[in-house]
Amino acid sequence: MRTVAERSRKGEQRAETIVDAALRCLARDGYAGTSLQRVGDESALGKRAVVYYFGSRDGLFDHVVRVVGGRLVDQIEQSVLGLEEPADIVARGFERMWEAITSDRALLVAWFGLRTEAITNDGLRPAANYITDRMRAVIAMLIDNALARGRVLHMRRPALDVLILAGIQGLILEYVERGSTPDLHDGIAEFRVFLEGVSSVPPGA
Amino acid sequence: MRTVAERSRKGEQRAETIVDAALRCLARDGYAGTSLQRVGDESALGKRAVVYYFGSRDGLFDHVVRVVGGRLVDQIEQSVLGLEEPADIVARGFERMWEAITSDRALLVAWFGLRTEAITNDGLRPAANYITDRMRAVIAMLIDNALARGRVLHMRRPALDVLILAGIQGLILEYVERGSTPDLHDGIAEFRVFLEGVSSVPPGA
Amino acid sequence: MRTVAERSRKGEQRAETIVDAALRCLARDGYAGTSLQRVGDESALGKRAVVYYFGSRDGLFDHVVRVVGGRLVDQIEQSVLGLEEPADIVARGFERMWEAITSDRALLVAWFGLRTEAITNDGLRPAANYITDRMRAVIAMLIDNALARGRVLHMRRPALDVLILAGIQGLILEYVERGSTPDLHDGIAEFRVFLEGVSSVPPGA
Amino acid sequence: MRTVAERSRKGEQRAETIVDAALRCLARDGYAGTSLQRVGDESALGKRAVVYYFGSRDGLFDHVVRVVGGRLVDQIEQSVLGLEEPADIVARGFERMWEAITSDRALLVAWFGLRTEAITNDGLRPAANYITDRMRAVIAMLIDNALARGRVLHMRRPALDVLILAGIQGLILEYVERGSTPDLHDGIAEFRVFLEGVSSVPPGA
DNA sequence: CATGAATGAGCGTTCATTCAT
DNA sequence: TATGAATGAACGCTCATTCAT
Repeated sequence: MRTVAERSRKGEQRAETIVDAALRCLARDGYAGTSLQRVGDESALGKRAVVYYFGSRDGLFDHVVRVVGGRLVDQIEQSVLGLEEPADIVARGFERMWEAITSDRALLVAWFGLRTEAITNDGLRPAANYITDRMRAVIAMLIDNALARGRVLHMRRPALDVLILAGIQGLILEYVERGSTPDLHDGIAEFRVFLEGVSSVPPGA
Repeated sequence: MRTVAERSRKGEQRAETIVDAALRCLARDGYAGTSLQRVGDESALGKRAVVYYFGSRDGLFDHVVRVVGGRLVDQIEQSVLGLEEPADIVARGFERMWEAITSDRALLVAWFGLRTEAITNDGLRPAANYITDRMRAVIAMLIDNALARGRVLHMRRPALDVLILAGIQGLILEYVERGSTPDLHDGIAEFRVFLEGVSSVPPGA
Repeated sequence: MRTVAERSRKGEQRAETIVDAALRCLARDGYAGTSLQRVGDESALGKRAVVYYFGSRDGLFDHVVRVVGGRLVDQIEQSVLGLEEPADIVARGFERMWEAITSDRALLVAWFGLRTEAITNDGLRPAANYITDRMRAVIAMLIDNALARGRVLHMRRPALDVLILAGIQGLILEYVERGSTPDLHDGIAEFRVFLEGVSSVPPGA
Repeated sequence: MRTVAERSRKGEQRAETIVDAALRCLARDGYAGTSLQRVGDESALGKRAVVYYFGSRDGLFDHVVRVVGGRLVDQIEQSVLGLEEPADIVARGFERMWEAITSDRALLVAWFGLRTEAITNDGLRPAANYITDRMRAVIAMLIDNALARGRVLHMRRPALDVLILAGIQGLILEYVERGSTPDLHDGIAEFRVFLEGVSSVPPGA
């Protein structure tokens, strides 16, 4: 069963309909509660169509991870693209990234559920890793941009990579669990301050 | 049927056996893959005993969250207790806390899986919240200690609470997904540096 | 396990409490839906007490049939006792009997459910037959009374027995299923008319 | 899953096989004792097939009530169809009706069990009512025929409807519980006499 | 290309009952 | 006499999947 029936126009549309339905189910019922039956009902195309287009339950989720995670990363990429001014890259960049991240809570919940499932589910891991790697790449790109503009880091590069990703993911978890509280916003603001201080323009430049 | 056990000696032992089996299952198979059948087999007491002692699958998980999460927080509390020297509280404190956290990967994976499930599963939320609140309390206690010894914060208190919890959880997620890499250790070290800089002893003290 | 723990005061009271609870369950949930668990909950004495006092589920129902059916027949007997005037026996007698029958719908539903179950359940049959026989005896007594006062029947005696019992039971079924409708009342009135005409005082008496 | 079958040839046959098996189980074990397992075994198609074709246990019984009850009413209808002579309608009509009713005791027991269950089981009521209504319709038709042929009633019409139905059902209950005794036959004969007397051809006709 | 039909395995839960004081 | 502890069996149902067209 090929990953997706890439063929017909109709096929593509239907596959997308199913993925969207699966996303809603994941956000509502979690991974454990999202059965083929439910996705079939939610999409109004029937359980059978889901199996037809994605081969199996894991096949569906593999696809969903890529699509859902891909959308998330795309939004993040879009949000930080075209920031030219050096100062903006950390200051505005992070602000816009957070807006992008929290623009669709369902997406976030679905993505987080699948990521966690991937820890204990070998079948899901490749897809989950693919997305996390894209995420890392976006962060790496932002740091590269800053470096290219003459800023220097005050910590070893890999440590910064890890710290940014961990910080963002920790904040996302907080957001997903408790919503958008004032305290969370303060925390984010301070995280941005930290990020600003992590690099600087050397005196002689 | 609320947690029948806790009565006889034997009952207590058996309930604990089951909780440990459930923990292993959760770490190996995740929440979705942890059925009563599997827990019953893993504990060698049979599915029926699991239901008898915990009333239902959700009843079991509620209990497991509290026990598993409780152990985690206990370990963390133990690790930071008895740190008297002001400087230690952030420097040594965090180091020891991290050691405690990562001393049992299975515990961590099980806890993370249940936490994520709690996002979309109302029945699990109370237990999950109870543990997260205890975690917050430990962090708050650490900060209180630092303040009591004359240190002053360079950011608003709630923001720091959020940032520490988010940082730790983000790092845990990184650890759970990719294991204990050198980069992760560097990141943790830098996080500790950040925590040290977040407060200071005022000049006149 | 003796039919009932006939011993202590308390034991008797508790057994009665349980029978009443079982009656409510039967009227609400039917025979299939009335489990020991539910009776134990309804009586607030716990499942275990039910088993203790009645030995088993069938033991309970055997007892309930006798008590419940007994109450019904008692009420019917009471209602027709002390009717001395010949004319009353059929006219007033049937009216009062119907009032007695319909005075407690729950009793009726429970009794009917157990009777039907007894058709396919050997364990219940003796008790059910015992009650039906008492019912027949009441009807026989009424007819005997009428005959003793000089009336003569216009049909063979056994046929009348059957017809009265069938009529009453058919009307009860109608009542249980559709409630106390005007049509039902008309039917009952006509049944009484039929009963009045079934015997008469011979001209020379 | 609403009565999936009715599609393929094979499906229709299998559904019918299952219904027949269910009927045998109901007549032998009663409603409470008729589990999916038992029906699956009895039909030799397995429990799973039963669920597949009828969606659920209640779905099966809903279907069975309609089929079983339908057969009963069909037999009754057949038995009284084509009676043209006015006198026959009550005299022969009732005789033949009774023959039809008692031609299949299992059918009768199954139907009675389901009817009784319907009193306390909301899910079964619609189907049970549907059949009872058909039964009423047959009786009404018979009375209409008599009236159309010039006979006049000696009691109000609705009362007669109720009385006939109650009489038949009471006699059926007697038959189901005690079998075909001479006394029952006498009772039936007298019931027929009563029915004959309930209407008459007016003198001037 | 797409879908109805069908199924085996396993789910979580509840049953009536027995054991051991 | 009374009751907690414990259990095997079966319950109705849903799962992901394959077959056959």
